[in-house]
Amino acid sequence: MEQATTDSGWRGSQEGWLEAAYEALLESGVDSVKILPLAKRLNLSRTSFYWFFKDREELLDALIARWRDKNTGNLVKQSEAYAETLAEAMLNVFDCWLNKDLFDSQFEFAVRSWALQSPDILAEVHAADQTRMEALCRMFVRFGHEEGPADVRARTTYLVQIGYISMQSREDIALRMKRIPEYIAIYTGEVPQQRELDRFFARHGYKPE
Amino acid sequence: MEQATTDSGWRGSQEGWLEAAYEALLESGVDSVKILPLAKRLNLSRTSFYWFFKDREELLDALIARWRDKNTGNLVKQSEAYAETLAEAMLNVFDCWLNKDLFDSQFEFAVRSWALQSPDILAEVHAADQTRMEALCRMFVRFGHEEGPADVRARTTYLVQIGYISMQSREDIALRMKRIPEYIAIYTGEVPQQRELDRFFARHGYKPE
DNA sequence: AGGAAAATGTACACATATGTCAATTAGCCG
DNA sequence: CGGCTAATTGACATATGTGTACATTTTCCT
Repeated sequence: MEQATTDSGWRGSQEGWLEAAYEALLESGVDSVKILPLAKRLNLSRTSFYWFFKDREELLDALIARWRDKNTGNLVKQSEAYAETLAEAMLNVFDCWLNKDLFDSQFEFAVRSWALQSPDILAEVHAADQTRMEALCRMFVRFGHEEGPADVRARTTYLVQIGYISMQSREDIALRMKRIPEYIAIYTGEVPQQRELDRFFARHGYKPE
Repeated sequence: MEQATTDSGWRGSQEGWLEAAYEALLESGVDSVKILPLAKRLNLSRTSFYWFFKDREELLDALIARWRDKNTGNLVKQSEAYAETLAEAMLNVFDCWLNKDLFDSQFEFAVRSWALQSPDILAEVHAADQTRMEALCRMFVRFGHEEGPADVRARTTYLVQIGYISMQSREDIALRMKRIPEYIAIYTGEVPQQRELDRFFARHGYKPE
């Protein structure tokens, strides 16, 4: 039978190796996702890996599946969430950039870097970009923008974030929060209302001084 | 004496190896910059490499120096170029995004990916980001923006481009050109004049239909 | 307790990479 | 041409990675 996911007293598991691979990917890129180092990290014999995965490639496939299932889905969902105004809708999208459960930036960057050396991964990334930007574009259209400008605004919104991710800079939350209203204004062309901002800050546990 | 750069009848040279390394980096990332494959590409014995470079690290250092000397310098220069209006100044910056001699996007992406696995490179990248964004910020201030908004606009301008680079998408020139006015409007908050756009299009050899 | 399945480990074969060294070859100049 | 030096090479030593075959241990279930 196909084995339940229950952790049976064994040390290793498919999930365990995958998790270790995920960590290695985020820390140092796909080329560091090597079985030997992972085995060391897990304190397991290298060859035990082959009980759970056919080979390294299968592990990498699992890694990509994980990324695909997480980042794109939530972004699309947030862009479609209920909102009264465009500014509020944009704040819903911004939830992604501040909540690791919704969008994993480091994972995102690691995968994009990986795409540099693998056409298959590059195709995956392009598909994801397409899907996400289309969702954002629909959001702008929903609030009355013309198709053309909506597209450019969607791109701006998305690209700034991808760019930010690519900077790999960890700027502190307070600073990011302070910039939020400005970003919203630039992206949407409308100034967010105070109560919208308050609601946003609140759900991210941030109190403006 | 320190040897002239002149190519003496020999097959290899420091520049030759560096160029091959550059190509490999752009095509498949730093992990593919290996001496053995480069030797094959150059049809040289692997060990001949060590006549020109102490070791692989020295080659990688040379690669980074190349990047540092090119991309940041030109971006700063363009942001400081003469312009009557902010829109025109922004178009000067946009020259970088359309002219490979001014800014090498693929190189940029490859280096950023590299930063994932090397703290030294990450520091280089962060320093470059800082320098570039400061230059852009000064540009906005020069045209009357307050420090705060100027900073956010500078970031937006820069981050969109870094994001675009990270998408690794080759969209056709015509489409990019068509979007330019919208981008300028969003970034600067002012609509570019037709003659400014015409001048821009002209110097990039583009004729709107 | 005992046997089957699940998980781990050991040994081997192989591939690819780095760097050192001594020997060799190619170009150039007197 | 001879000789000097710049450039090139092959042989060696070593490191790290992959994957297979087979033996061994551990856990679960009856």
